[in-house]
Amino acid sequence: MSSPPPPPTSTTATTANNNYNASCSSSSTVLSRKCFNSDCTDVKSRKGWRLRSGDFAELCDRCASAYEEGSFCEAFHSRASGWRCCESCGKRVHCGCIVSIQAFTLLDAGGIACLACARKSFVLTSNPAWSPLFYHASFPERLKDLSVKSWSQLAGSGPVPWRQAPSLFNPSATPAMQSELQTRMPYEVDRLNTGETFSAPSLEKRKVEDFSEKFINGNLRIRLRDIVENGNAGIIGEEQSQTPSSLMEDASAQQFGISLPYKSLSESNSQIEGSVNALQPAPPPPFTKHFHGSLHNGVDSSVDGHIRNGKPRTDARGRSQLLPRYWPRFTDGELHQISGNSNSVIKPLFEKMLSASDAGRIGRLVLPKKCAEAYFPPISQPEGLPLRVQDSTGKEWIFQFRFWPNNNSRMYVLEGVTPCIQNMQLQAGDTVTFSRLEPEGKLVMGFRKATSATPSDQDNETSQIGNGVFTKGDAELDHSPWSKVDKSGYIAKEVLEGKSSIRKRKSSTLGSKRFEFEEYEDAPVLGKPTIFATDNVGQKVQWVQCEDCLKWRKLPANTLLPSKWACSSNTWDPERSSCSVAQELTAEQLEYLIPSSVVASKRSKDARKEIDRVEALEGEGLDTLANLAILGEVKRRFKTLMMKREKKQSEKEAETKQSEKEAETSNQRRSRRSLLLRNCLTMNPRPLATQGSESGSPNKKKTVSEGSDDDPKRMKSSTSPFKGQIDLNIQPEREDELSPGSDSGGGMVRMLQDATETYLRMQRFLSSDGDNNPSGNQMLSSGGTGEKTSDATMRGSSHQDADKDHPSAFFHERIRSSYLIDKYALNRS
DNA sequence: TGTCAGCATGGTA
DNA sequence: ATACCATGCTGAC
Repeated sequence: MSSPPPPPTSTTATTANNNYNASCSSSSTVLSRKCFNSDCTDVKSRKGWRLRSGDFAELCDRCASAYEEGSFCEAFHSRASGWRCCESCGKRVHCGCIVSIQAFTLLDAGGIACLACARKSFVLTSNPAWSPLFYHASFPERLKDLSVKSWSQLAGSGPVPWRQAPSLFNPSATPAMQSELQTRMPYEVDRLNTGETFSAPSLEKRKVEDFSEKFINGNLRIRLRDIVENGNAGIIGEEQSQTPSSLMEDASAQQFGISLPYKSLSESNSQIEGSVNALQPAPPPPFTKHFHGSLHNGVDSSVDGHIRNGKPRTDARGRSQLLPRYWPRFTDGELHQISGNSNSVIKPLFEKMLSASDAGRIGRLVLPKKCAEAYFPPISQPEGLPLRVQDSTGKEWIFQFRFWPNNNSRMYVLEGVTPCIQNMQLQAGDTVTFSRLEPEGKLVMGFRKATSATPSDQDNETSQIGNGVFTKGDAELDHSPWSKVDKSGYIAKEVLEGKSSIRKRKSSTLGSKRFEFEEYEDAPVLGKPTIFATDNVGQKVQWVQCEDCLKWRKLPANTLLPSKWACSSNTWDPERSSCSVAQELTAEQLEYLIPSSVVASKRSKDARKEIDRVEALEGEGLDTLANLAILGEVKRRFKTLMMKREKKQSEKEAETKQSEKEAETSNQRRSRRSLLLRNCLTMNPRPLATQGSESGSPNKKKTVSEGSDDDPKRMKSSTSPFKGQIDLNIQPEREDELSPGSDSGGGMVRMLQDATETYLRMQRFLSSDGDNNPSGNQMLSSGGTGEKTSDATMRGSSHQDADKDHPSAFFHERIRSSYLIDKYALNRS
């Protein structure tokens, strides 16, 4: 950067400084009331950007104003390094600090573009139909558009270097990720994590999937965190119109079964307010975001599918090829409520519309293979793993995540979902969503009622759940853009992809079931999202934002708009049919239009209602019943397996007698069985990092080959607290040791009883202990968020830790052992 | 006979 | 042609 930086504009801090870093570091512990800005001696009073620690830089009014106005860097960092010129307009942009980190975008050809220019180059050619997809209420306008455009280009128009977008999203990486992101593009990070290397052509080939993958894998997640917790996270508001996202949050909650009681919503919202206010208001319509399976690599991939297992667990391609119908479509509200805990980042994983089979009595939810492999723990055995999932009310469920061999592939299912689905009152056509709270690593299961698409149903839903911006009967409800925009956004995306996805989806995914049409029948297609409100004379109106100037114009509430709308189309108000005409609303009024505080208050109250409602519905007894149901299922399964095993064992014994005549062959078999059994018994406690390689190729032969009779480490690696109950010295030749009543632990039945008691005790403990998850594991663990296991290794402990921590996991450990014995017996026969 | 677990089949992308 | 996945089918209980 050759040009000298502009002079400071702040009257408070007249001396530019190079001590920003020092300022940052010293600020990590803000003990005084002094402004975060080390060059300022005023008293802090407002929140600024988000710090790596997760806190906020607390600034004095003036510094905060400078920050909000986007002049902070000019004021305080003018002599710092990192100033560059926009390749387009030449405007100086600071690219070297956390404050300005989102004020520019990196250009493919090198150099940077300020967001205004980037926006022009991207947005003006963008298909506005995309807007709903990523239009984040609290995204700075520029970023919203950029994200939209970048995404739409990539996802909808063939090969586009994805790099043009990621820079928009990586800057606000969470603390642990930021440094890495600042030095590596997400794609590189991704590749680092996956260990993959790609040539440029291969990169091109990956186009859509690649970007979506990056986009969702880490970056957007990061953004969401900032959005949720910070509101802007260092975004310099150059243009007008930012808005709190809270308006849509309520509404989204209406139709999305999310209301986590982690913390006071008002509290969390206050955080949003604190920084959202930093942005000039301009309420974008509430939209649904699409997390295209994606955003899964980048930094987060290290947390998710990579580091978690110590090595790449899933074919990145597989992850990136999630079908659009599984792309999670979360609204801000959904995300916010899921991540109600300020320390939690919600990472949308995927969603699935329930099929008749899924919602049926069988209790098996078929999981999309790619999703299962990408987001759930690796399983190498068909019986899979118990999976602990928290629902939208904070209640935890235990499902059996497993697969069936199918052709040469697998069919993944979640078993035991019936209680949960019934609890959520879901049916075929409804959608369940899976996301993950981080750093807790908890799996969170939400839902979206298909019937919310219809006004009447939506109304009912609103009434039922009892929260939201709009009250039941409110005329705006019928026009509430939340669900509709959600759906239209979904539709829009697929249309852009050149697929008649709506019909395809209906026919392919759901056949010709009635609910297929329920979901979309009332959804507007590609309509311009607007904000409905009542003006000062009590008339229903809607506010729409001009595509070109971004000014908000008031239109009659019943007006249907095309997806692209500009001031020139404002035939309802000719005086404001030009972009040159000032916006009718002041920023302040816009803020009032979406009064975050009111929303927060209301939301908090409504969230409380929802919690109360759920609690009233469930009662403590239902908790127990649910647990018992889960346990019952485990028992049943155990019983079945036991019976099978006994039968096969008897057959095997007969065979063994015969085979003993063949001494040489017999010895070989014993050796094999010994290997298998020891591997079975030691597989669970092994660190996932070890298991990861195994899970990556679920090949039983590999399991056998990995084992070794003379591998004492394998045996010693067992750390399960229940391990003591398992005779690790069991000799395969004496399989009766595992049979009921004859094993060294007093019999499988007794073990089952013991484990049942332990399980119930633990359930009681968990119930009384609130939501404490010592392992922070999303899998079946002792469950909760008590201790943060933010490091990926801990999260990566996955089901091994879970197994050892949970009695039902113990069941499965036993089951798995017996199952494998069965399998082996079958293989032998 | 009903339920369940697991596999097979066939439609769809 | 292939993989995915919804669901049908079958055997066991």
